Amino acid sequence: MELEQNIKIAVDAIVFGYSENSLNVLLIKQKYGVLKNQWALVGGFIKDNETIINAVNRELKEETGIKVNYLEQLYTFGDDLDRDPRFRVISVAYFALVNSTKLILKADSDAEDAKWFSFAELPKLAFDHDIILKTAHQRLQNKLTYQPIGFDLLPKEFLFSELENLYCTILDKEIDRRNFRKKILSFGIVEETEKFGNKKNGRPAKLFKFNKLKYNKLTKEGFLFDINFA
Amino acid sequence: MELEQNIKIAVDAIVFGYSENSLNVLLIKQKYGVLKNQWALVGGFIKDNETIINAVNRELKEETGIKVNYLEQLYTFGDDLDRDPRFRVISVAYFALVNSTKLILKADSDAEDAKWFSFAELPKLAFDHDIILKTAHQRLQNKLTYQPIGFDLLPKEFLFSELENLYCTILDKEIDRRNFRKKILSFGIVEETEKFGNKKNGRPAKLFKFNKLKYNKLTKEGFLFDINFA
DNA sequence: TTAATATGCGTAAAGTTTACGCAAAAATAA
DNA sequence: TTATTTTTGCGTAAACTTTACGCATATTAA
Repeated sequence: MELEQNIKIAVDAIVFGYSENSLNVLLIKQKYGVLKNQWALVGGFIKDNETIINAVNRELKEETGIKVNYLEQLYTFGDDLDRDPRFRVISVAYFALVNSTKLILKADSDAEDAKWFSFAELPKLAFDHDIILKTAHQRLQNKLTYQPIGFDLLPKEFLFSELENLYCTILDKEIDRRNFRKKILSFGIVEETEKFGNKKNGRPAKLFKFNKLKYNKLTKEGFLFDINFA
Repeated sequence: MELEQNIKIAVDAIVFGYSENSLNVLLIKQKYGVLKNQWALVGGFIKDNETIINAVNRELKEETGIKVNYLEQLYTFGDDLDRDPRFRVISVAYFALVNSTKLILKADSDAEDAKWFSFAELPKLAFDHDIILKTAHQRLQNKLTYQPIGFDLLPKEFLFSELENLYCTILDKEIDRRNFRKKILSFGIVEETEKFGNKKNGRPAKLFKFNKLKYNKLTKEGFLFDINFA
């Protein structure tokens, strides 16, 4: 088989974070090169001898220094035939969740700048990154309703009201607090701690934690987390 | 940015068909080349100036001559670093449904042979194609429960019992005929025709057809087809 | 002390799923 | 012809889930 292919293959990571009722996205701005001064997703070209996921983890480490909580392949984008003038690029996009946007981002290097943006107020993005982000957001919304990935966006211990607000914010939907609590507790994947959160006023609330062991057990049994509510 | 990347990018298509209570998969056997005498998925390398989906459609046409009813991206496989001795290959897999396995496959060419196999009795496959097929089968099972793609595996007009059998076969699950019919009819996406199917014995059954217009309308409204049943 | 705010428990009505009974229409066998 | 078998198609009651919402409790602010 003759093969003179001139396509390069890259990875991009959509990193979501959540803090103070806001869904955030991690973007970088390159100081040199094709992307100079444009905000873009974390990403880069795959090396000949690394797996795709290793390329994503390497780029995340190199460009931002963060450690993600959840990572899955999203979609492969390759319809934009001339995004780069030198050659065609096909990009495998990954979808990542981190449990704090307070994580120390790699100190501004000479090469680039990393920053959290609210999903509601994104800057103009390089290439087709706006489309990729929209796809990632839809996946996040869908996945949230049948897999408890919301916990990967929260600290180890959290208030029920924080979890509830996360669902409200991401799904852009009103939720009945009492029914939400009942349903989440019925899965048996969160448990109370002895500690209390320090809210300004109102009755103090217990901190809860996610029970990953129980979650893995239920998942293996094929249990479905149908998280729908009014 | 320096870039000396030596990875080639390919597409593979998992084509599912259904006939006589059997889920089938379309495979090809190449007579020459790296794949000589091994059964493999339809696929090939992407050309520099075609979109990924165009590459899939071109390969389907060239290698089998069939026209598919449904096509969506499945996953990008790229962890097998030395599947081809000449260079690394990353493959974007697509998932396809056709409404008849009686479609005329491209006449055995000098280069290859195309054939339908029952999903239950697959031959040994080239590369990591067994893993890809397993992933595709899981996607088919999942998708069947929340999107009415079963119709894309049946002829334009079908018996309710055929639809029911399709669900039983693919989901590998008992279904209560009466509850199944009630639920599918409640969506309003199938309608009776005046015609009857010709079964050997028993009460003759009406032929039904899928109402795509109604389906598109409901889909736009965000309606969910929750096809679960006992 | 009173008002405001947020937590946490409970319960009834509405809706959905499950389980299953049975009549009708045809082919086949007796 | 008549009974038997097969498959279709309609209906209904019990079990379960979701929705809607009332209200006591624990704290801070005024």
